[in-house]
Amino acid sequence: MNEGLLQRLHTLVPLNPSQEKELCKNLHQETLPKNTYLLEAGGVANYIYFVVSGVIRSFKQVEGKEVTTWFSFPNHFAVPYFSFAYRQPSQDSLILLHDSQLLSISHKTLDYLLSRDKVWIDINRRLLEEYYTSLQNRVTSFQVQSAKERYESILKEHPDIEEKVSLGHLASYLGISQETLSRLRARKKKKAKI
Amino acid sequence: MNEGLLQRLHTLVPLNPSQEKELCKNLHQETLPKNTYLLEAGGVANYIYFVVSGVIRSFKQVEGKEVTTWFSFPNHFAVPYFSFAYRQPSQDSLILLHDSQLLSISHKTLDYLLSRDKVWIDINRRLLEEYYTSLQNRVTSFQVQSAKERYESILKEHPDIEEKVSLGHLASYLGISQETLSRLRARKKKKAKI
DNA sequence: CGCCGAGTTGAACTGAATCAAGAAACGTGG
DNA sequence: CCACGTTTCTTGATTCAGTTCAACTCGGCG
Repeated sequence: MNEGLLQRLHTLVPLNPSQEKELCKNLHQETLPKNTYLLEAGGVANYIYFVVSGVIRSFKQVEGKEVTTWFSFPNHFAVPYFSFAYRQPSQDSLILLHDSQLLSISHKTLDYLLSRDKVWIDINRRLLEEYYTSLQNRVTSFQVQSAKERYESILKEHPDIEEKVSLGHLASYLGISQETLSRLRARKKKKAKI
Repeated sequence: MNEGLLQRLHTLVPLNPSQEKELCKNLHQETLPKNTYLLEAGGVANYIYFVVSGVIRSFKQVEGKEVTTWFSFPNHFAVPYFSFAYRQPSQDSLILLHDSQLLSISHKTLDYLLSRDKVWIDINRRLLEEYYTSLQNRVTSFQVQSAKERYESILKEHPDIEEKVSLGHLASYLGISQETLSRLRARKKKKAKI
């Protein structure tokens, strides 16, 4: 159950067995149904979530419309980072797109871990670095790529995204209309047949 | 000379006079001509820059073309954050768009300050938070706004950007073609006359 | 003077949005 | 298990925003 998480952390920073044990002792495991809100905009994020199975969607309201800001797939985290770290109201809401198994760690618990072992500080940093970098890449993708290219890039990264995420949510993440994404998808299928 | 910087820092975290003195003692002041490279892509960022006057442009190469990632105007910082903090090669280059007065602080010096007073850690965090948030807003702007709206937003934030930044650089920052930006600008002027 | 980079403008084209209608998939209650 | 409404997806027709290509202007500078 915790293996995915430990593996993921190892890609960031090496952990010794006692650190792993310490972490696992403090993890909270939960299985929640589709459409559960993990956080509502305006509230303060009290947990970091690690997705074992399922998908988390992060979104916010802009000009009355929902805009998808992020998807968290298995073996990745969902962290409204600054709300969690600095106890501020979150812009984003988090909701489950499927029944999901999650590991979570509360702000209080993480504080405790941070005070006992500096390795958690490093992990924290590395995670922040990863998300910062992917935000930068996302900006660049809007600067230089067309809708079609952005769509193809995300398919490359997450070949199974179509089955997990609805058309409308993906379109809003990519910054294009639902109809355009549907047509891109159709063209893609046609090409595949030839 | 250092007032702008101190004011800016006060918006992040309150500083007492001795902290201010400590900082000023360690600042390096320099006046550099237009087109000076502060950092070339692939190198490690050794300095944080604070712009007193002038403009810094950050850009990277994507598919053979230059893409502008950031402008740093007076009273703001230019920090290739992760390159500076974790001593990694930078994706971005930094170049001066005008003769500029800069304040800089080296990685070594900042380490020294950090070790002596926790307030610099807080400032560091708050800065990171600001840049992270503005990156998020930038992504959202691409998701929901048209070229025209993005152009108007940046004009609102930096009314004098047209005089400081060339058309091509601004267009690449906004993710639109130079011709389109020129037309937007022309339409805007016409409207202003009526 | 003539060149060069930066900006403008026009015309044709194209990618993507919008509007509108219908098809498919899905959940819920009878 | 089917009938229903609801949401999700597809498809077409039209419009529009933005790109591309190309020619031209303007100001600065050797």
